[in-house]
Amino acid sequence: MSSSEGPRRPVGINDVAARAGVSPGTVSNVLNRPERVAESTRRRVERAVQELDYVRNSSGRSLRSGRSDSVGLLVLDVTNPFFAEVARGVEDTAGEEGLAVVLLNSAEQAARQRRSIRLLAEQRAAGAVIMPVDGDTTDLLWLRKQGVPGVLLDRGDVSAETACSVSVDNHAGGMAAGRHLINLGHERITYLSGPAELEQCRTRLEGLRAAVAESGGDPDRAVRVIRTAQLNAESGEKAVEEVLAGGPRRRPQAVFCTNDQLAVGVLKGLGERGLSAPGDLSVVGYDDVNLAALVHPGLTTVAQPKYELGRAAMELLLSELNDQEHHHERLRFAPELVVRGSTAAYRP
Amino acid sequence: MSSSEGPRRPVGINDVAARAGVSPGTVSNVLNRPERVAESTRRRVERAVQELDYVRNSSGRSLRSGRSDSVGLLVLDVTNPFFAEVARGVEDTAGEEGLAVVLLNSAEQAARQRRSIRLLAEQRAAGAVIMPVDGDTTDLLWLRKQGVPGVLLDRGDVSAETACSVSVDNHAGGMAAGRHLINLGHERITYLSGPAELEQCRTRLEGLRAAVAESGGDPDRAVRVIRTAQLNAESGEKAVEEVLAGGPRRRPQAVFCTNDQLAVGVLKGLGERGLSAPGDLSVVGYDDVNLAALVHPGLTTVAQPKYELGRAAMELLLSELNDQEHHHERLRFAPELVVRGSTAAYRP
DNA sequence: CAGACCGATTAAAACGTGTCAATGGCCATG
DNA sequence: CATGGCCATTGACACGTTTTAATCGGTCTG
Repeated sequence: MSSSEGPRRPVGINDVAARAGVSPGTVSNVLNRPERVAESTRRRVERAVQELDYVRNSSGRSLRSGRSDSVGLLVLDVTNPFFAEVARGVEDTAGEEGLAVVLLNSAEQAARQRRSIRLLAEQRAAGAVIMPVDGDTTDLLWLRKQGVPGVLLDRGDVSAETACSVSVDNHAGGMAAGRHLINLGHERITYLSGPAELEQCRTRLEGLRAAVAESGGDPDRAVRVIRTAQLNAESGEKAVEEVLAGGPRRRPQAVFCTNDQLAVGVLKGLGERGLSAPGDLSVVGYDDVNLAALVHPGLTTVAQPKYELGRAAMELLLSELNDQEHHHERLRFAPELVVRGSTAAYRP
Repeated sequence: MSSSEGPRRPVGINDVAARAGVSPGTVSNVLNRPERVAESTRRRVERAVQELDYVRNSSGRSLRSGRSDSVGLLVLDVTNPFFAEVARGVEDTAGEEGLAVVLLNSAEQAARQRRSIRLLAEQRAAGAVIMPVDGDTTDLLWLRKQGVPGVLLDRGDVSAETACSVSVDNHAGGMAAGRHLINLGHERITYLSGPAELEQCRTRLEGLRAAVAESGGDPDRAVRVIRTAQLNAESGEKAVEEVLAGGPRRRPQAVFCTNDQLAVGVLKGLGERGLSAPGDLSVVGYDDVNLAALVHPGLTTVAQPKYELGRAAMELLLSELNDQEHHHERLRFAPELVVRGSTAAYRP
């Protein structure tokens, strides 16, 4: 078609208007409210659009409207399959509404989170789904003051006056894991936790302790806590040393990990020392990522509805964007224990 | 500070200028070329910026400049850990340059790829890193015609006249896996491939066949190919049935999978049938994702420098954006065989 | 002392779009 | 035929920023 060489200047709505013999305003109408324009002119404009290969400029659009058509998704770690699955849910839902998703990665660092939030403000993002690094909601509030509403993900402890939130009941999850282990006869349980700042780590522990108390045990005696710096398999593998410290007699009968990655690391670490689950030790994870079903033995774990979590968060955000009457909502899913091969009854 | 209620209208560069008693142009200069403005006024402006909590509007910015400060990253599958690792490399590098990364997901569908590319054009993205669904480069060329340069990832077969590209030598990778298996004495090898459109699948197979030929074998006899619809563990698990078809005597001695996920699925499928690697069958994967080291037995696989791949792609893109003199470059990394427990010598 | 020059600042014009009040043409009604 | 009303279209402006050329006050030079 166009045989002209070199980078020509981009074609705008005015060029289309000229070509179709109408005013720019009409072209805009064809693009945004086609019903307002007569059929014949509409076709003429559409043809001009095709011939010139016009693509609209979203800078101009959002400058005029004060709002862009992309939403932010701020996650703690792109490489964690849990977040990837959540992202898929968010993305699918946003896509159905014609919104683009900007994926930002805080890598669990408050400074990076702050940078990302500032970026969203500069972009005048339509909204954001945020998994915060810590309990501090000032960043979120600031963003909202700038006109960008946010939905919290995986943070059940935030008041509904602040924002919508979607989470899974971590207390119930911890309890489910605890009950399972107790029913199997385990009395000394080690809880392998990630960084203490993460609410998930703390609440799941409380659930575990509640399960112990419920069965008449003393949480302070029965549950020992070990912290790792990060939530990945490597950290879990390293932690095995500490888990086993104290020798075979004082060794725990079960390990409950706050995350599947950690749990898989533990399985590996055990193997390296000639031990294995569930023979020497029962192991429970959390999340039910793909991986959990694939390792040997299959990992008993607390499943979270990951994809639905992302979808629900985005739907809440959409409701806040579209409905004139909006009340913040606190949505909470129920986790589900999935029993596989890594846990078994205690044999003294 | 500000105790005013309700959503106030956003503060712009003009408000800052008024507050500081200067013209908007000066504020812009303070923000973008501070050296041009006198120290005293600069401080005055900076103070006004702080007091008003001004955040700049990137729509206005990029409307004026014709270019936004975000780059696109189009991947085939967000949930695949290989891509997640690549994304991390891209994001880190872009972040150092102050560029935001818009992550888009084609889910291996040409239609979604097209939509995403259109979106990047509308945003007037500064550039893009693209992992194309198929060999068709028209989308890429169209995007470039719209003024958005793109770097191809994982597509070594594209001419350097079209665009920069970064890839890992798939032929060499296939060959490394092939040689390894041949050295172990395996003579009947099944290649478990993903969709035929993906160049990676085809080229790795060629490498495998080359290794067979090199050792004096006949590729057509020694290598059998099975295709799966997707590149995930589930597909691999399902494919086991077909892999084993023909009974114990005609069963392959080794399976080379185009992807670790597939390989892990195969391991699982074998287990379900009472078989295991490497006792009954050797299994080799590709990518060396985290998972590969964590399953039992550890997966022998062809490692790719994932993070570096992302980083290099972004650096190439940056060079194209910043250097006035730019020549397209074809960067190719070397893969590396990682031997773990899933392969062993053939015992008849 | 006149003129040139310099650095700091400003005024104004653009970028591409959406919206809204105003315009024009047309038909139906009185 | 005159009037009113309706619909399709238009013209002009606003959004927030960057940039260029112009302006201003002041200092140096001949």
